[in-house]
Amino acid sequence: MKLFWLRISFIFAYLWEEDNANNGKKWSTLEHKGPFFPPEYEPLPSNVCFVYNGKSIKLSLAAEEVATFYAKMLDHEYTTKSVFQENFFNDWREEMTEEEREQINKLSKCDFSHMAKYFLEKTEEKKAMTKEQKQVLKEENNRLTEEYGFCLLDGHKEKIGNFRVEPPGLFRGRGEHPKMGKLKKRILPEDITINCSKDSKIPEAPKGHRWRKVQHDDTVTWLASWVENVQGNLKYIMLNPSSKLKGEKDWQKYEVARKLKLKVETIRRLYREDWKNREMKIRQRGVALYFIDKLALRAGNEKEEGETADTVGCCSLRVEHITLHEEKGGQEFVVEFDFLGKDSIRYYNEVPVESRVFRNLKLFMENKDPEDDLFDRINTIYLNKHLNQSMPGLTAKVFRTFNASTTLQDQLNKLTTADMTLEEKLLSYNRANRAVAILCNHQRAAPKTFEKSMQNMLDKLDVAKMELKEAKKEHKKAGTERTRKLVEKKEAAVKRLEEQLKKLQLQMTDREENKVIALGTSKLNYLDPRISVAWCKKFNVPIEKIYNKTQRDKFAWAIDMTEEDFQF
DNA sequence: TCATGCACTTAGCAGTCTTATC
DNA sequence: GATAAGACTGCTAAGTGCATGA
Repeated sequence: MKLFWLRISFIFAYLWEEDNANNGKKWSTLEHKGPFFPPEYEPLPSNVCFVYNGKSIKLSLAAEEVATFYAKMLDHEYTTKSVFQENFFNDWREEMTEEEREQINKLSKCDFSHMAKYFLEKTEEKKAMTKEQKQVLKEENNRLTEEYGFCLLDGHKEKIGNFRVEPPGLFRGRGEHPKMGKLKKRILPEDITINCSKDSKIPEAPKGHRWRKVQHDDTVTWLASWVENVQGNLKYIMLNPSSKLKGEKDWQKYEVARKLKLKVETIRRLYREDWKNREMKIRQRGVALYFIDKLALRAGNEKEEGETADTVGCCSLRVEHITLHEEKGGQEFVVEFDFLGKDSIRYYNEVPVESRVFRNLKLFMENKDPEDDLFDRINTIYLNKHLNQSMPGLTAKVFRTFNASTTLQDQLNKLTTADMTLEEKLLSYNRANRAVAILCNHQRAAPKTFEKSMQNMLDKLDVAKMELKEAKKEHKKAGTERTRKLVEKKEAAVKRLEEQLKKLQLQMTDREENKVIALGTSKLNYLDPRISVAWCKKFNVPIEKIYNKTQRDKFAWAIDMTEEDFQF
């Protein structure tokens, strides 16, 4: 297997260098069945009604379907937001008949509760299905996946990531999204572009329909696409991360980050020089790069105002997002960051910076309003062009990968020793992973049952402690009776309980530290898997303890090729 | 040079499946 | 076998960055 990857690695390195010469060709043959469509709308039974102003109304099919989208979300916080309500109501009215439109003109008079109750019952029914019924559904699902979930790429069967067309519904943006609640329309085959090879079996459109277009573009990796109506974005059917194509791309990403490791000191020297430059633009570039490097901030592309939630990255930071403190918490030159990043996740950080950076920031903020751009002379395109001159292939996002992987490697080296138990090693790993997640600001809502499950663990801990005490007492007693067998038994029990206790305590520590931090994102997207694989080999940790099945599939390339002495 | 479109990666959430515990 | 907790997975939104064309 190793030989296989070495060979692939050689071929791949070659292909990669030759990518341009190859005109960006991604495959030679591509065959698939096309996407799978969600089921047709199933009308509500006649006894389930929509009530308006106290009167029950039978809605037209189109209006009823959209009403059910809202009814299904009734217990969600979304539906309490006025933007959501307004967008939904406007779009809903567009689906209504003339007559319905005339009749229904205030959302506050609409009563969706009967519909909501009906769907709740449906969910309960589904839950209460027998094992056999559930098995039938599962098998049907497996059959679908078998039929639609794979494609043939260059003769190899590859798993598709998302083979289903997104069903219609209400758009749920993140944060204060101006388009939340808008109707995501049903996608028809007539909206879909199919991409496959010319000589392959062209997927058949569902009966009575035809594709918007069938194309044979071997420079892209997607199988099908359509334009979504809410934001006008393209959506794609693409390969699963376990596919060769995606794996190679992933590998390439980490190789670029490793290259940066060799160059980063030079780049740092250069941007520090920039802080002193006469030109404002160069100074801004230097400080922005410093933030991207030191804090692993995202690049911060420009966004169309009013079309999406108001979020920023480095280049799009505004004056209002930072506060300068000559002194804070006993430290000099502290920059306080407070802004919403990707997915409207808050980034808050107090960072001591070098005096020259501090002075520059003051300068950038002079005579500006809070809503003005902090770095008004630069943007991500300019920044990336500059970075590319320092190192081919280098862009702002590479710093995040580099920073994350370097942190994991350093932390693992620091935190693990060979004499640790498996549990201690795993805690070390999670701590290293956590350091990265904190750096990248990967947050999650604390699990809803967190407090309760923590209490359960505390109770368990108490029980374990008590049992241990009891066992020790027994042990002592047995010892005086000089019955060897009993002594041994009790000793074993004491040992077992002590181990259990220790395990439980470690688990709890891990859980508490992890409360609002999401480890998965960095693990999946930023940490070179070879670091983890090598660590597992070196410290005798089964790889299954670090990566689950999906992750092992995604990182198959790394698992096969990595030796225990690999360092990022 | 700039705007725009396209392709692809990164992201958190929520529903589902699995496992542990009684 | 039931139940609850936790892990996993799928979904789809929201980023990045490159290409293209005026």
